[in-house]
Amino acid sequence: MTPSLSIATWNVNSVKVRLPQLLDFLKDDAPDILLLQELKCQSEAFPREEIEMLGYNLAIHGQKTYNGVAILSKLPLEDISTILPDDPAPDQARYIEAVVSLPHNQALRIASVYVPNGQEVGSDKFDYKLAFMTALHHHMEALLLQEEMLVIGGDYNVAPENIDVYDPVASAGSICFHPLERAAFRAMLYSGMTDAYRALYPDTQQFSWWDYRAGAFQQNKGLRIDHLLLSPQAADRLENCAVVEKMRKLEKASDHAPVICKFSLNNV
DNA sequence: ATGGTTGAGGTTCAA
Repeated sequence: MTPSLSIATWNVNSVKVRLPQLLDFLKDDAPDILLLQELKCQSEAFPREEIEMLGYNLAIHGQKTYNGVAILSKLPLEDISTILPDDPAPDQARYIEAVVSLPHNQALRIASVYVPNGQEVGSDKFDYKLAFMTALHHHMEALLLQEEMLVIGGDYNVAPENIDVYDPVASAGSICFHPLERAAFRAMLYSGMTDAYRALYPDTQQFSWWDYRAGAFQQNKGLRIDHLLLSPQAADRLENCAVVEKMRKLEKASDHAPVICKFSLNNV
């Protein structure tokens, strides 16, 4: 059997409300590592026991009401950090990083990120979003120098290209598709990160988020804003990637579906 | 009137 490792990312929009679905996802799809965003609870209130029962180690960075990120991993987590250098608002829980030890003394660095939504183009929150993306980009560049397997997954709140939005004409210049946001995302790719889904499927339109309002999901009016970005060492081992759309179809669904990818660990 | 919906925590804000 070929050794492999699966990594998923999911903005759950409240881990408490989504707990039954989260447990089902962990049982059915069994990712080795799951990156969560929008916990919307403090770290102490995170439902640790139910998830640990399924064999996961946890790294949690929560806060009251908003934001909150976590890493769930079947392999032990080391060097856990919630510091994003030059984070414009470090009081907001939007970043967590850890190191996973793989067989044969190899290391995998993993991070869960929740990029600010930005609310409205030109607003203070939009400037904050761009500043956060710049900080994330610079941190990626620093981590890339380590030349290790690196996976930074999360809700980037940016649809990179026309194919990633349901109506590129109507969406032109609007939040999550503004040229400045797309340029900030592209800068991460130019630095050497690979967009896992798009690398495997250059011409497939596949969204990861659909608005709760106006029957957007039923009409497939969505955006692809949840991404797994890979260092070259990780990209070389990428085997497949998919959006788990069934989770968006459920009653009381998150507005985001998980994105999952699989890596070969042959000859690591 | 930017409508429409969800979640947290309240009688509104963020997404």
